[in-house]
Parts: sequence; C-alpha cells; structure tokens
Amino acid sequence: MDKKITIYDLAKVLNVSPATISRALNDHPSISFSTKKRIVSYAQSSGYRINKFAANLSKQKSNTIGVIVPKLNSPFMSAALSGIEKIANEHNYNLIISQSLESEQKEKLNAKTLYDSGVDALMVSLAHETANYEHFDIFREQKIPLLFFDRVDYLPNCPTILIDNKQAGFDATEHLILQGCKNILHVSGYLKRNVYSDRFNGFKDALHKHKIEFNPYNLFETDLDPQKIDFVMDHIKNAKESFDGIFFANDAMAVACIQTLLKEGVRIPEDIKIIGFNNNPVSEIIQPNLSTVNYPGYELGVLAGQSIISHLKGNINIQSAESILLKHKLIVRTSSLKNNVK
Amino acid sequence: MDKKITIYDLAKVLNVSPATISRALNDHPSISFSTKKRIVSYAQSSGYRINKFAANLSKQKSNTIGVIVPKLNSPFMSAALSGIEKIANEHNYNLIISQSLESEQKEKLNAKTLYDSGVDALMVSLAHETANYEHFDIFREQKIPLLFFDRVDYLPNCPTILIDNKQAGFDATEHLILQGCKNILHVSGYLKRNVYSDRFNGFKDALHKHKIEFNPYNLFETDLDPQKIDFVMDHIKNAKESFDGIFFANDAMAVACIQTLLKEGVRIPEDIKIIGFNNNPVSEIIQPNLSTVNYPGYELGVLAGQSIISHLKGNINIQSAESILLKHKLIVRTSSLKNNVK
DNA sequence: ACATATTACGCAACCGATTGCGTAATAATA
DNA sequence: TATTATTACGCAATCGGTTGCGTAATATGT
Repeated sequence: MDKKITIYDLAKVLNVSPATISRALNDHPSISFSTKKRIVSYAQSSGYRINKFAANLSKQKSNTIGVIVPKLNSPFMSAALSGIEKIANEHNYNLIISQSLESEQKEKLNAKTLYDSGVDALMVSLAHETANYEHFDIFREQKIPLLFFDRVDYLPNCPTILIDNKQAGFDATEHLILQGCKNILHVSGYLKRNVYSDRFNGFKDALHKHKIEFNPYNLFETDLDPQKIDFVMDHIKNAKESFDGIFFANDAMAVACIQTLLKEGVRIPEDIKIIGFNNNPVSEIIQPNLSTVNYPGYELGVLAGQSIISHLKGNINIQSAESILLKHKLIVRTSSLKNNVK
Repeated sequence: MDKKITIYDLAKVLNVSPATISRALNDHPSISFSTKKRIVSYAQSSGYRINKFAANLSKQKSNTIGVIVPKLNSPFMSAALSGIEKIANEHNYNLIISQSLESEQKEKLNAKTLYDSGVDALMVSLAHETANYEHFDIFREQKIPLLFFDRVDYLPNCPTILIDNKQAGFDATEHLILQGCKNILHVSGYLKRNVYSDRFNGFKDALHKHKIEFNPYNLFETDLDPQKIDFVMDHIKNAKESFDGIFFANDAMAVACIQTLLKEGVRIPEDIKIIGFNNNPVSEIIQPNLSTVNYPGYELGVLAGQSIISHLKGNINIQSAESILLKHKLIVRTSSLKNNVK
C-alpha cells in the first residue's frame, strides 16, 4: 500500500533537513531535545522505517555476524548456536548462519559469501576436511574480527573458545584406568582437528602417567558416524588382546557401540567399561547410563558471542584476543564403574 | 592492506564506464563477449569484490531470508534449519536466524529487525505465546513472501509447511486403542498452537471412532518441559480410573515419564502403554523403545526452503501458495505393544 | 548505395542514509 | 556593549552499484 517513506519525506513535512532527521533519529547530541522529540514522534506515527541498505552503505557496516559451522543439527552445535544467537540478539546483531557440511570447499565458499555480504565479524567452527586457511585471509587483512570455537586452529590475533580437550581426554582415560582398565581403546575423530588430536594426546598422557604402553591398535580413527559402528566392532573383535575399556570421542558412537555390544552378550561395565564425550542427552537414557565428559555447548556459544561483541564494540582488552578455555566436567555414570553401585 | 576496489577503479583502468563494468560482471546481454571477458578476468586478478551494501541499496533486495524459530536447539528445529540452510545456500541466499524463545514479544522484535534488515522473505515457526499476528502485517503489505512451518497459523496467501498433525494424533491414539487401551491420557502442549490442538483433535476423533468416552481428565495441557514431569505424574496418580495408555505430544516428555514410571515399578507396556511424538533420537535408546510418530524435520526444512525460493524466483504457481502436508509415519516400538514381542 | 535494424556501450539519475564542515542565532563573558 | 563561546542546524559530498534512455558504430536488407 503505502510507499516506503524516507528521511527526505520526513524532512519535507517537518521543515528540517534530512541531516537533522538522521541525527535526531540517531540521538545525535547536536540536535535540540525539542526537535528530537518532534522528529522521533512524527517518524513513529508516520510509520517510517530506516532503510538499512542505505545505512549500511554509508557506514560500511551491517550489524551482522557471520557463522560457519560444520552442521547445524547436532545437539552440541545447535546449543552453541543458540547461545550465540541469544547474545547477538541482545546486542542487536543479526546472525547469518551457514553450514560447511564438513567440506572444505563449501567452507571456503561460505566464507567468500559472508565476506561479500559485509558481515562485521565471523565465527567459525572448522570442517573436518579443512587443511588450509587462505579463505580467512581477507577477513584478517580487512581487520574483520575472526573467532574460532570448538573446532579451532590458532591463527594470529584470532580468539579461540573451547574446552581443554587434552585435559578432558586425560581425565576420561585416567578414570577408566582407575576403574581398573589395562587395555583401553580410543575411538577418535579425524586427528587433523584439534578437538580430536587433543583428546587423543590426553589419552596418551594418561596411559603414560600410569605406565601403560600405548600400541597403535589402541587408537581407532573414524568419522564418528554411528552408522559405521561396524568398523569399530571389527576392530574390537580383531584385537590381539581384548579391550577392557573404550574411550569414545563422542557419545553418539559410544551409544551405538553399547547397543551392539549388549546385543552380542558383552556386559557393560563388567566386561568392557565405556566412556563417551559431549554429554549428549542420549547418554542419560542409554542403559547402562553412559559416563561422559560434559561439553557445555550453550555456555560456549554465549562466551563466543560475548567475545566477538566486545571486539566489535571496541572493548578490545588484550585478554579478549586470547583463547578461552571452558571448564569441562567428567560425568561418571554406570557404564564405566568398577563396582556397579549407584 | 589494499584499499577496497570499486567498479569505478576498474572502469578507469579498463577505459570503460562503470555501467559497463556492472553489466559485464552481471553477464548482461548488451555487453560484447570480448569486453565481458576482459572485464571479468581483470576484476578477478585485481581482487575486486562487489560491495553488497551498494548493490542491495540500488536493487532494494538483499538475497537474504529471515527465519524466526522458537528455539534453535531442539532436534527437530535444528534438523529443519539444516534443511532450510542447505536449500538457501544452494540458491545463493543467506539465512538470518533468530529465536523467539517462545516469547511473543521477542518474536515481534525479531520480525521488526528482520524487516528492517531487508530480508527478501520470512519463514516463521510460531512461539507458544503468540496470539496476534500484527507484526507480520508489514511483510504482507510490502509483498514480502511469508511462510509458516511446523507451528503455523493460516494467514491469507501465506504458505504453510507441516505434517498432518490431526491425522498423526489420530493414528497414534488408534494404535493405542488397538493395543487394548481403554482409558488413554493425552499429554499435550499449549492448545493454542495448531500442532498441539490438531494432535488433540486427532486424539478425540480416534476415541470417538472407537466409542470411547472422552473426559476432561483424559487431557493434560503442559509446556512439554520434561523438567516438569512431576505435574504429569501427579495427574496420573490422581486419576479416578487409572490410565492404561498415554499419548505424549513429544518424545522428551514421554521419555521422562517412562523413566519415572519404571522407577516406581510400573511396567511398560504391560501396565501402561506409551507413545510419543517426533521420533527424537532418544526414542530409540530408551528401554523399552518408545513408539512414536516420525516428524521429518530435515525434509520439512528442505521443502520450506524450496517453497520460499520458488516464490522469490517468481515461479509462483498456485500450488506453492498452498499448504504442504508432509507424510508422517507411525513408528511402533515396544513401549506400546500388547504382546511384548519383537 | 541508401534506409533500417542491431550491437555495444556511455550518461546520469537514483537507491537513502551519514557526516565533515560551515554558519546563523543565541548565550556567556569581559 | 562588544566579543567570544555554544547551540542547533543546513549544505553537499559520499558510500558503490544499478538501470532507463540515448547514440555511435556496425550489420542487414532491398
């Protein structure tokens, strides 16, 4: 119905210049209170809406933050995104979310698109595949804040937000050892990614601390797709010395394994003790309840959001350019317990 | 380092007008093939990047789709968003995602913000609270495509994408009846929302078809927060005639209930048969496995994305302005079976 | 060879808000 | 009262593409 109304229309009606309108609407100090009120109230009643396209062009910023994640639909990632969105929303930033679907090429394309879209900042959780980081150069050249969360790498001046995966891997492994495990299998994700290599390193450290030898067959690298649990099962069955404990790099895989093992008559935790990672909702449902490591997705998202916002608002203290490590927490349930007591 | 380079810079170097640059880069037919090639290749090598702010302003469109959902972090919603993102991405649209957190006020604010941001279309899944729809008027006035998915209402010319909740509710209920249930409780969400009222109506229809009387205590309205399972338990215990079947409007609540009932010594499905809704991953994990209704989130997202894109591209056949009902599917597992056989 | 059609591009207005600089009007100071 | 400082606003350039209209150059038709 009504045509779009601009500050020029307002200016004409109110007998002031468009500049005054713009300043009044932005609460600029050099406009008197009375005209400010007059302008603002008329703008309201007339149904004026700012044209962000024009504002963005002249200010060269968009109040938009870009996010690239591997997949939207995982409990962890959607929790993280939820936290990010909450903070962004509170600070009047829009969130453009895109998925790399674990493909480096898509990640590169998304980065280009988001750059072209003029995002004021970019938050990334890396795809499994991603091996080089040239697609982020342009952001760094243009001084567009760039932050990594969860699946990170360490580029100069790029904050990272994640938990201490190495320590968490250590804790999980040591827990199994303290429950009596002597021959532990670690089912890992792609070791190229920090989150998995760190967990693996924690795993090795724990073995080392407790003078348990690490053999290549104690590690099984996967894509963590529970559909492919059979590969893991084969590895377990073909072990020279049967495993008495398994540390999974995520819960989904652990759950799939528990179900398969139970079906085959293996007792958990009596025969094999199992611990997962992430504290996925299913870990509390599966019988026996799955021990795991809590990975606070929502809180991580909130912190990541706050960090990027404070960058954008210019509160760049030295700290905020550093890594933030969130506290993880070992959650011991029955799947890993020596004496199956509550 | 390098300043931003514009089409004016290119024009100067290549001795053509900015208009020609623009047309060449947009593959406009009135530019000869040879100059097109010259311009495009030079633009490439010079590192030129379009300024979308300017392009958006002059074209008055942004290649951006806005999405408002109640919560990002639910298995269903993140699956739907994943599907939407995939389609949008394939068609070079950006997705701005925001959460209403079940608050009507936030939904209104988000709608305003997205409008101001100049989204080319809006996709909405309504908050529990939302009772009036004025915040969408501006979209309809400006002919900005508006689509509802899952939690919908029927505004003129607004496509809706969802499953046939009434039929699904009917199927779930009839299944319980056919398994021998005579006194079924329906634990519903807020009945203001279509998805829940439809399921409830299906519930009633099934009772009616099988000549089972419906009493007010056969319905229990909740916010479906599994934390508040105690209210449901109270209702169950205080029933005059004890229930022999429960139809939950979502799986999370059903699972919480199963766990509580089992703890109290109630046998499932022998004493009470239970069916959920959504086919949440936990439904396959819980013991006994939870019967449920499959609600294909990802597919729904894909369809919603395709529908909105086809609107935007102008392929507006009459069909695409209509509702789309996806196929649901009853998934029978052990939690509802008369004879507990596989 | 002359009229007409087509091709290939340039001109300049336009999208709508922002902002540095300048200045008239009013207030404060000497 | 004359002078300086403040206040409150207007002017006009700017952000960087897009696009309707006009036209010179070349091609086509008779």
